[in-house]
Formats: sequence, C-alpha cells, structure tokens
Amino acid sequence: MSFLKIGELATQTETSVETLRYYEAEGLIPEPRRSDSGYRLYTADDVDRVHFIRRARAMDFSLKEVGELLSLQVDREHATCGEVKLLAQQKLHAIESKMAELQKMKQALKQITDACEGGELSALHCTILDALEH
Amino acid sequence: MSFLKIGELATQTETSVETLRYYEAEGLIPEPRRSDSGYRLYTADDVDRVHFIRRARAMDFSLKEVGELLSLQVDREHATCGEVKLLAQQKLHAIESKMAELQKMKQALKQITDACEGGELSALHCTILDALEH
DNA sequence: TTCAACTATAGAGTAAACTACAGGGTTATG
DNA sequence: CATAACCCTGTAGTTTACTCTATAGTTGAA
Repeated sequence: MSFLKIGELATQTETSVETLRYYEAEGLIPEPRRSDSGYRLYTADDVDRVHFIRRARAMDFSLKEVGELLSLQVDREHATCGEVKLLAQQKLHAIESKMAELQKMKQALKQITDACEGGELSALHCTILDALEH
Repeated sequence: MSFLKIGELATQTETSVETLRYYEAEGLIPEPRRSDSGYRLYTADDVDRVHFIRRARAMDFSLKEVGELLSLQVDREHATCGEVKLLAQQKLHAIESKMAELQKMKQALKQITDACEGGELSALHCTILDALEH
C-alpha cells in the first residue's frame, strides 16, 4: 500500500495543506495514520474523500452540509436505506431550489446583457443599469 | 421635497439601519445631508440606490462588485456599455457553470433516490453513497 | 411632561472558510 | 553532511457582510 504525505494529497486534490489540516480539525476527514516521525499518511480513500469535499464545496454546499453527506458515508452499517434516502432527498430539494434561484438570476442577467449593445458608447443609455435600477 | 430618516429608508428597502450605515461607511451610498440634530436625511434617489444594491446582492454580486456597478452608474459618461456588459457576462458565466454542476449532482441524486428502495435495510449496498463517491 | 421609540457614534462581536505565522523536527538531494 | 524542502503543533490573522452593544442625544404621541 502506498501512502501519501499531506503535500502530495494537497497537490492531487488541488487543495492547500493548511486546508487539509483544517478539514481534519473540523472533522471532515478522519485523523490519518502517522509515520514514525508523526507525518500524516493518507490513502486513496482519503483522496476520494477530499475530492468529494471539493466537488461539494464547488457546488456551494457549506462545510456543514458536506459533513452531513459524509456522515452518511461513514455510518453505512448503522444507516438504513430509508434514512439515507431521506437525507439525499432533502439535498435534492435543496439543490432544486438553489437551481431555481440561479435560474431567476440568470434570466435577469441574460435578458439584460442580450439587450446591451456592449460597444464603445457611453453607458448613459445602458440598459443593464436601467434594468438593475428597477 | 420630503426626506426619509434612516429607519424609514430601512423599512422601504427591507434593510436594517445598521446595514445602511455600514453601506455608507463602505462608500456604497453617499453621505446624506443631515437634519439640525444630525439625523441622516435621505431622498428618493437613495431609495433607488439601496434597492439597486439589494437586488445586485440577491444576484450574488459581492459588495465590491456592486460598488463597481455603482461607480459605473455614477460615472455613466465615462463608462462604456462594453464595460458594464463584460461585468454582467462574467457573472452570467459563473452562474451558468454553477448550474451545470448542480444539474449533474441533481441527476445523480435523483436517479439514485429513485432506485433506492428506502426501506429498513442497512445502507451497506446503498447506491447513493457509492455514486457520491465517484 | 414624560416616556417609548427613534437617532447618533464608536467600537466589538459573529460566522464561514480559510490563510499565515512562529518555532520547531524530518527527509531527500547534491 | 549541509541544506532546501518538506512536515509538525498551536495560535493568530483575514475577508465578507453584516450584527450588536454601550452610551447618549432627539422626537412624537398621550
């Protein structure tokens, strides 16, 4: 089995070592085993876990929400399918309302940018500003 | 001309008085004129401006970005339509990629929750967790 | 006139999610 | 074997966008 040191995990997951230690302190990644000299030693599972965290973060899940998703992952033996499904459905719902919100924002912005000629003309008559004003 | 006190501006714009003073400190709204006793006196223009700020905030523009948009607004003669459009388009792109990611996550979650029987069985073989791992 | 409800300033506190030291030990390379 | 590049812990600082507190003056209704 080959272990990764924290710096290697960081580069593989495009994270900083400080952030990784922070995630550990926040309980998002488990305390890894250590080398004789105390260096953290990570496995491929940890790489997956950090990737998971980063993907979820990129989707605007808060670290707290990420933690909830991860706790399902950890507790497999104790969680029933029903519990997992419920939580996933809640997340699904959250995602859907987040998308709806983004959709509204997008519509507004798109309409506005489409209408704007976007040239060298002064913004005196720029519709973006007018639209955002009311 | 009728002036508004800060509390009135706050209720009209669904903002708190503290937030309004904060916006002023941050240079997002100009220092208003004062009554003899030192109370801030706002005009209809200020109402528009705060509305503008709140709408832009609701669209996930940061205060810094809002400030940029506002400075364009103030500087209409100097700002070109293109500058304004560029800023809005950048925001549009960010929103679109965020939505795409959410869409992916949503698909995965939905497919999975549909497939999950959701019963009392342990989650050992639950596909939700498997799917979220990769 | 009294008193609740406003307004003022200055400054501290909050939450999230990092980010950056300081002051050490460890390991890999030339 | 020197030394750069890593790693450790612990703590403090940063950013954003507010939010709250303390202390004090002002205004409007009963």
